[in-house]
Amino acid sequence: MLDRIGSGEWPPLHRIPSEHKLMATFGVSRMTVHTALSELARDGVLTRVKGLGTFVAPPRSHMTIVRVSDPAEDIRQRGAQYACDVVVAMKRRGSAAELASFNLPDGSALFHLVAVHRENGAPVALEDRLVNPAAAPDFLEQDFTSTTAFAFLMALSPYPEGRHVIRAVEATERLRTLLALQPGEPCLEIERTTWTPDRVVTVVRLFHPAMRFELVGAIEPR
Amino acid sequence: MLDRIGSGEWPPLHRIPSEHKLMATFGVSRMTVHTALSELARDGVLTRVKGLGTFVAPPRSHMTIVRVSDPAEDIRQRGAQYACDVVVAMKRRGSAAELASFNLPDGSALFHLVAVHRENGAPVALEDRLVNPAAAPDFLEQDFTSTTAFAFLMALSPYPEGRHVIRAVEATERLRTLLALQPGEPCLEIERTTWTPDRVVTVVRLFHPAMRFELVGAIEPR
DNA sequence: AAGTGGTCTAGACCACTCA
DNA sequence: GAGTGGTCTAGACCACTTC
Repeated sequence: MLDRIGSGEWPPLHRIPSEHKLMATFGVSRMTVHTALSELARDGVLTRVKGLGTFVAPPRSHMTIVRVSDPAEDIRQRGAQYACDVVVAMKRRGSAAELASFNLPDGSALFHLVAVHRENGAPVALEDRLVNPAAAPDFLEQDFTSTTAFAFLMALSPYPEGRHVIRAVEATERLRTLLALQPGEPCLEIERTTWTPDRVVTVVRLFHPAMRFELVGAIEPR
Repeated sequence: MLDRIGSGEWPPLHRIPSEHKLMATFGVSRMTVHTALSELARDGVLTRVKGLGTFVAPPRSHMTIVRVSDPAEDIRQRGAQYACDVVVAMKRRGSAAELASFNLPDGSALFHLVAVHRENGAPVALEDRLVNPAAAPDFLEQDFTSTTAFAFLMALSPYPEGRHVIRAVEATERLRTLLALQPGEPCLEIERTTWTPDRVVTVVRLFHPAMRFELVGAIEPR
């Protein structure tokens, strides 16, 4: 069936034969046809409507899937040496804007971590993280040079939902110093908010030196 | 089953009961159990190994899915006015590096398009695109102010595969001018290579002003 | 050899769409 | 009312893993 779509024999929006007809065409049972069609529909190649039929999906817009994981893991996987400097690790009162993103009342406290991740000594990421104390009460007792905040929080809330924003930012004086940036070198910023059904767990901003970092992803169906 | 995983009754890496046991537990047929488990495996919640068993997937690294579509569509969808200036549209001999990314022999010709996309008059993207003439012989005859190159190529090769690289870049003099950048403002660059089973179709680099553009995505299973 | 998941069959009932 | 896809059943054979 993929061949027929790829060859243009079944163009976008074309209605393909019904399950019963495909049974006869391919000489298999209806469950087999159905499973195959359902998988293609799940992959975004087909669109199925009960009572109506199965259609070749319209040309999809590109989706890129970017994996964002633990900086420490990434670095070690590349066979490089990982190190981490903790710049700030404290409990403090959140600003109004910060608390709004956690849906917490005014005056609540947040944990604040700032850390620099290094690959073979060179800084590759500045992590600026806020954590909801309710989600990880003993967050500050961790030794972040051995376990990253990412790994610690993932162990507590293994299946979070969340949202990313990726943008380019001009380097501030602080970023220039902490990330050892070249003059004029900007940063790639990834802001990530993660939550469980109960609460917002953490809001983290990762700043990466433009010249030493890029996000790679595949274009995928869907 | 999702409840049991979410509640921690089945922690990450836990081996869950076999299909036969789940048949009995839930009082359904094996096909039903199998379909449910396969779907969860496809969603990245479970890992299945033939002959071994079914396991709760380890905490997943975050995957962000970023939709990258036609700049014109995005802008119109926001209710803004779209316009496009074509800066360069020509056929020329490709450099060695360019031809290498197309897997074309030395000396081959490529189409080269440079265009500025505007939202309500303000430039939001500089498109620098190379196109394989074999994939779109009449590319240069298009009126890119009415149909974007993206839309045109998607119509010719509706189901491409591809690869993205996202990075932050310092603005060059040319970018500063064409995108009307603020002094010191960097760009977010999205480089996208798309191919069909036959050939590399196009390599495009989109430069976005840092202050007027960000990529938003959801953290998803898988 | 026993247990696992992968795949398939031939039939069934249902909810839905459209004429 | 005819045709569509959604879901389920009870059984089967296979390839693979582990003991």
